[in-house]
Amino acid sequence: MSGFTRYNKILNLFSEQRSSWTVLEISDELKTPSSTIYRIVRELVLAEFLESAAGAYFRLGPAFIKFNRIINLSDPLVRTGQPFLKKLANENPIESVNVLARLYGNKVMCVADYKTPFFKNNTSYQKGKLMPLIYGATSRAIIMKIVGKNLEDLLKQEIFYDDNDKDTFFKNLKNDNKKGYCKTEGQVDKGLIGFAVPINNKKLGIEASLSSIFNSIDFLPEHEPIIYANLTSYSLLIERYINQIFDDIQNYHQKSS
Amino acid sequence: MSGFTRYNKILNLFSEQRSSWTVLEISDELKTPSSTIYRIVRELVLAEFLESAAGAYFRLGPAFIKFNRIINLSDPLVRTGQPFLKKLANENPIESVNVLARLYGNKVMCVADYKTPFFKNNTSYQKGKLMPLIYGATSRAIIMKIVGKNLEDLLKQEIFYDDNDKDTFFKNLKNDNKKGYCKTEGQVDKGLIGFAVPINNKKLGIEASLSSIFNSIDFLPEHEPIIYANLTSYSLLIERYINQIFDDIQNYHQKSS
DNA sequence: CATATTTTCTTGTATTTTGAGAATTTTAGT
DNA sequence: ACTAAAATTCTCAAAATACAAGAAAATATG
Repeated sequence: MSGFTRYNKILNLFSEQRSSWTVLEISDELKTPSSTIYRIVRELVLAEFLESAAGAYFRLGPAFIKFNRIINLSDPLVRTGQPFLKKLANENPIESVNVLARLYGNKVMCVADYKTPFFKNNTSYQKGKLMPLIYGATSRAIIMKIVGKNLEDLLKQEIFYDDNDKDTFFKNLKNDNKKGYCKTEGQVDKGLIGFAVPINNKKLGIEASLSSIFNSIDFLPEHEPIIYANLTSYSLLIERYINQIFDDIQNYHQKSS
Repeated sequence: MSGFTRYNKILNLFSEQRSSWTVLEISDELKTPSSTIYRIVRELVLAEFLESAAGAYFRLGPAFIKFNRIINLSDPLVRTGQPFLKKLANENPIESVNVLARLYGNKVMCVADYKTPFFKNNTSYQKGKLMPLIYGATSRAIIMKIVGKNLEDLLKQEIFYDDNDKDTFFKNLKNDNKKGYCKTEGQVDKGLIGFAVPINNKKLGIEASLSSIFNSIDFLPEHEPIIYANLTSYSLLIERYINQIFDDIQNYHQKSS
């Protein structure tokens, strides 16, 4: 264990399910002497990446809140897309969850969301949550724009039920890519139906998607054209604004140099 | 530069004002050879603490969004206090921003906020933002519960205008502590008036405050009793719930061992 | 106040990091 | 597609530091 890994391994122990650890527990889990863990944890506490809680327990520290805020204020995707989510939600014909998601390693992560006030279900799509790569429209709208070796690398670790399953997946991917949007039902959460379109910006390295998720019960076939029209127009808007931001950044850097 | 410091120094360059850096810029800023920075940045990118953006620039990565979410779901203060902020806001007689803040090193950080829909001003109080230690009711409600050497250490780096200024500060602190709440006007943002009460839990190591901030124009003296009543009752509620969580954690750990 | 637990400290040794420059890859302009 | 510039990775020996084991100190607990 060397370099950043030694810090990252410890930080990654902290999860939704288990948000506090003692040094001894960490030491057990990572099979590393406790004197070493004490030293590393002390460093992380000093940098506010961890903080000590009651009874020798440690939990994630406020540095993450601070940096998260900076991302919200400056990340071009979040900054641009966030304000449009509410508008999109209001134009949808039924109650919805609306999500901006992007590629994160070989998972998909929601980076902004807006739920209409009376949406009944709890979706898995919440800001910061990692989602599976091969299920759900949100994810598929992202990967359908990736091709060749990049796609291969990305899917390398995914396990399909059988070859037939795999073929179907790739066929759907191709079809959706032709159509320009995705629709899936119940792949991530039972009782929910999702629609998604891709958002891309090659220069800024953005591989993302915009999606609206509904309760299957509320959904009627006649809603579909409106949903697609909304998603498509907002995704174009967001892409255009992101380009704008890119130009601004360029200008800024040119001026300052 | 050794240990976690070398990573932290780089991460801390990324700010609201300047959210993307090239390796060469970092190398200049930290007076460290670029080959070294390249290696460190590569590690941080691998761990998703940074990500590469357009034109050789790097920005903060999605790891912060992920960990921030875990904190939101598990931090006892955020988890407990968040839902009460909206209720508090609705019971206030005028439009308000309501804030949960806590000590973060020798600054104060807002960890949760709720603004009523028609509040006009933009407060400095946003989730994740670091606030000055000696200005504003929000901060004072926190430090007024800290005593002796701890207080000294905390204020060591603060610079007062003159001795008179310093005396006034400590006198106010003492007074507020007696009353159990703070009120300041225009110390952080012009045109805003803030009220705050402390929230503490020694066992969980929580030193925090709950505050309501209003536009001075909206505020009338007869609102004051209601504001204090609300703040006081909600702070007690939050403290009680946090205690509850503490017991739950205790039980959980006892069961699993 | 005594005991158990948590945390820091000490040490020689093993491992990792470092930085300068060369080598390679990527990018952007023609 | 070619070329020049820029960005990134690689190499290696010297320097720095992280490591583990246990002792010592500090802190919590009953």
